[in-house]
Amino acid sequence: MDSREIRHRFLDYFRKHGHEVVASSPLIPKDDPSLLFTNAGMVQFKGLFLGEEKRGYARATSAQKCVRAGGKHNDLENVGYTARHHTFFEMLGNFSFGDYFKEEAITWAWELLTVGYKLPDNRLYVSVYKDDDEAYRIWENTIGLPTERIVRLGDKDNFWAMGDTGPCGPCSEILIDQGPSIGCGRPECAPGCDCDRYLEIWNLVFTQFDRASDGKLSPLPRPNIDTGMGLERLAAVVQGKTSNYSSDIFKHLISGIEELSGKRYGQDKKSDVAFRVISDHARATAFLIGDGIMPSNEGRGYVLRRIIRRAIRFGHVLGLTNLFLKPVCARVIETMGQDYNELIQSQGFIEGVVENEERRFADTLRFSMKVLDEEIADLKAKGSNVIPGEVVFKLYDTFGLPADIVEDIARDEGLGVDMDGYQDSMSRQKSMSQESWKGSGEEEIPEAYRNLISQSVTTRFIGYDSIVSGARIIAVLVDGKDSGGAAKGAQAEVVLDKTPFYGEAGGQAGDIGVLENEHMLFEVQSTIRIGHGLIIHKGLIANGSLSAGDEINAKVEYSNRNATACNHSATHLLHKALRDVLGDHVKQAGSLVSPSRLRFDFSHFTQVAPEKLIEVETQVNAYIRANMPVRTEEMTKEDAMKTGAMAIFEERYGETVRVVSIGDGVSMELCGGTHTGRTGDIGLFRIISEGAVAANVRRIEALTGDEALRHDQRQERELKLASSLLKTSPDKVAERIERLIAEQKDKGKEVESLKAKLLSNKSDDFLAGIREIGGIKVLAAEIDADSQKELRDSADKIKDKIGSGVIVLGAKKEGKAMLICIVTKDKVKQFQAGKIIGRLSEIVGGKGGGRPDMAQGGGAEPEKLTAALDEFYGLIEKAQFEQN
RNA sequence: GGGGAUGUAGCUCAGUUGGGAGAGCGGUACGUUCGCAACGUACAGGUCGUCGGUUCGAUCCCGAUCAUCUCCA
Repeated sequence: MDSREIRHRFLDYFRKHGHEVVASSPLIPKDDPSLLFTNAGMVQFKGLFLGEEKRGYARATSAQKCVRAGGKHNDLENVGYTARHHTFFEMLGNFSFGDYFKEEAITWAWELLTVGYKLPDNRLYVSVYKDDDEAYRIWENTIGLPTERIVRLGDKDNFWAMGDTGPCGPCSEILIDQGPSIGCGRPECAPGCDCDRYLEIWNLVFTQFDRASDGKLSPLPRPNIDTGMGLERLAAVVQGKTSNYSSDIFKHLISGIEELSGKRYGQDKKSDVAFRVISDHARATAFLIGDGIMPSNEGRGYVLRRIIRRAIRFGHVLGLTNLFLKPVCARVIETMGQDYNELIQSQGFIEGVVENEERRFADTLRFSMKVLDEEIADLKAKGSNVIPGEVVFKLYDTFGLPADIVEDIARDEGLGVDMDGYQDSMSRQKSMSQESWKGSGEEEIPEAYRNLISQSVTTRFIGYDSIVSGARIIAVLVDGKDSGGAAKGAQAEVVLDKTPFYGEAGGQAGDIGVLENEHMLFEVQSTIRIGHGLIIHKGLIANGSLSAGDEINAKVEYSNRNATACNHSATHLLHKALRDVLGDHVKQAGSLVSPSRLRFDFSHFTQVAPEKLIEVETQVNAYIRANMPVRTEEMTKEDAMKTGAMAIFEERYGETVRVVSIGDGVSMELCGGTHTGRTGDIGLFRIISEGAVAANVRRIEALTGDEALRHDQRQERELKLASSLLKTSPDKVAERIERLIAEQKDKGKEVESLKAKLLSNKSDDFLAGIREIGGIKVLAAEIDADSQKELRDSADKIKDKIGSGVIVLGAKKEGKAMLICIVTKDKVKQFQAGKIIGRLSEIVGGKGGGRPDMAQGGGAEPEKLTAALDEFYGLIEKAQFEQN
């Protein structure tokens, strides 16, 4: 029975028992920022277990793709060395949300294993929680399992909890005895032993308690069932293999690696590890990228990068040095694509990303190996034969060279490696990172608002349909305190029973406007949202006074709201156009919508080429001109998912969601913001910038409507101004400037050569001023020069003419004096330019220095330059005198 | 979120008590050659990431900033 059949049989079995077959959710958990990856079948049902969410079914079954790497369940370092560990795997499961309980769960599991998969029932064992007599009795009486094959285990093995508090309960595991030849071989070996002989294949969790923060357990009124069985493990067992990697799931992958490397699986222990690592990691890689995760240096992307790099490292063991992971991933897609269509859809993209990352890692290795070579050369020079832990750590930490590669190379060089020191440095870095984490707390909600929330006060938002409404004041806050009321001139925060004002949320800026009645006028400067349902109007009391209980009229400023709406609808169109042009991997990573502009962050792995950017802009404008209707609709979350609406971020549990759709399926997004009626209202869309915000995240800023038009007009005015200055037409400005730059460069060169000519003429004049002191030609002179470079060139010219001697030149510039001294090579034994310039610079109030044959200096007192130049002759004479 | 590294010619990179910006490859021209390859000669190509500070003077020291790499969380 192959793994596809096993998966199919599982889902089919539970469908027949009234379960809804639910598709696997993506590897990025949508509702759970605390979780790095989906790591179990129950993740997508968490809301149902917690009772926070309702769906149209009470029992479900799924084959869920999972990743365990990084975070709490970190299997990464074990993968390859065992028969069971994976970073990527599929979890088969059946779930009951307050419906059936232990009796059915156990009976069905047993029947499916023994009848459906024909596992020999005499080799099956079960474990139950030590206090769970109910489960024990079901196994013993209903199933008729001999008591010697039922074991009771403690909290560690058979009690399950989602977190420190919340739903939890005992569980029961079904194990299979693989025979004494497998595992530890100790006589006392029994179910619960860490070895592989009694292999756990299915875990049935009975969620029947709720744990309070004091640790007390109280029974849940409607207990749940949550089971999980790894497909890879089951396939191995059903197929009579003792390793997951020997099942049909990995066969095609491993044979692919055999073809690439020319080595055989099962011939050599060390290479076998590599075979397993590569085949496992290729699966994780393909699926993670397929779900929109990009290799990066933080968070989920960082875990992906580590997986890819680990695979590449193990590729080296097999002698695979370049671009082998891409074809292996292609095989993953080939074998899994029929069950996971997303792989096929983004095949090109997945392969591109893998290739990109393989190249990048090769670069990293090349560079870091060079650093390692230098370190080794240093060590050998010092006569040491151990690479210190700090060095190994630095290589890894800074240059990304993994420690095991360092070990390999050290071995070849006959050097030891201080791995303990390496671990020390590593743990130091870890504790440092953790320290720094503490500082960031959550945003405090002011006490006055917490009080309101606890009284379950909420503001009803009615601004989707109207922008003007009567309302009653519920609370007035001044300086964060509930004041009951306030008068003219006060900065206050006002809470209403209902409001047309949109509170800042989901990246959309809040509304502005006024609250008024015949007694007062309150200018709303910003509107924010606190907690789930409180809308706060912040502003200034311009006239009169207000207090809780007052009836007022709330008026949103239309032009501001409208401009924001245009930007928001345009954001949806931009999102769509980016996906059209760049591909489906584009996902929103953040968004800001204000009346003046919009900012959109999205996942993408390279710079967006200028012509692509134009294509995107053109596409958005085409959508605008199509003047499609923008509709909003409230529906259940489930229905929304069915329509294929794009869910963005900070999705909360809830019965209903709001779906904003544009045109006939052009764009559909879950969104709580305000939008225009038709796309044509946006008018014009212009992208004004594109750039990076983080690895693999790009940012586009754009304008719409009036702002876009004003922007264009401003640009045109500048261009016209420029063209009139250049005396040419706007479309020839660039050409004209190019020519001007070229001309200017030529002129610059001409000036240079003219100066040089002038200089050689002038230097003849200077030659007249040369004195001979003690048979040495010396010259001190002031010249016109704008820079040290000019001064130097002049001195060089003179040096060439006199052949041998000492020259000092000085110049004044912008209140400063510059000096240079050149001593020809044959005289450096007698005179050091550095010393001379040091002495002369002091006179002009500064310092100087340089090499023996050339030195520069200067000072802030140019009026003393002449005195300094005179001093030079004195210095030479004195030196001559001393030498004689 | 915290730490480390890098940014110099089209590419790969050198460049220390702060004092004339370099090499190799590539490019152009010329030469040797039947031709290719190869070699020789000459030349072009630089806001030393950006901005600020210290200094008589900054590729170099200090600060900020941007980009890239990398580790930890």
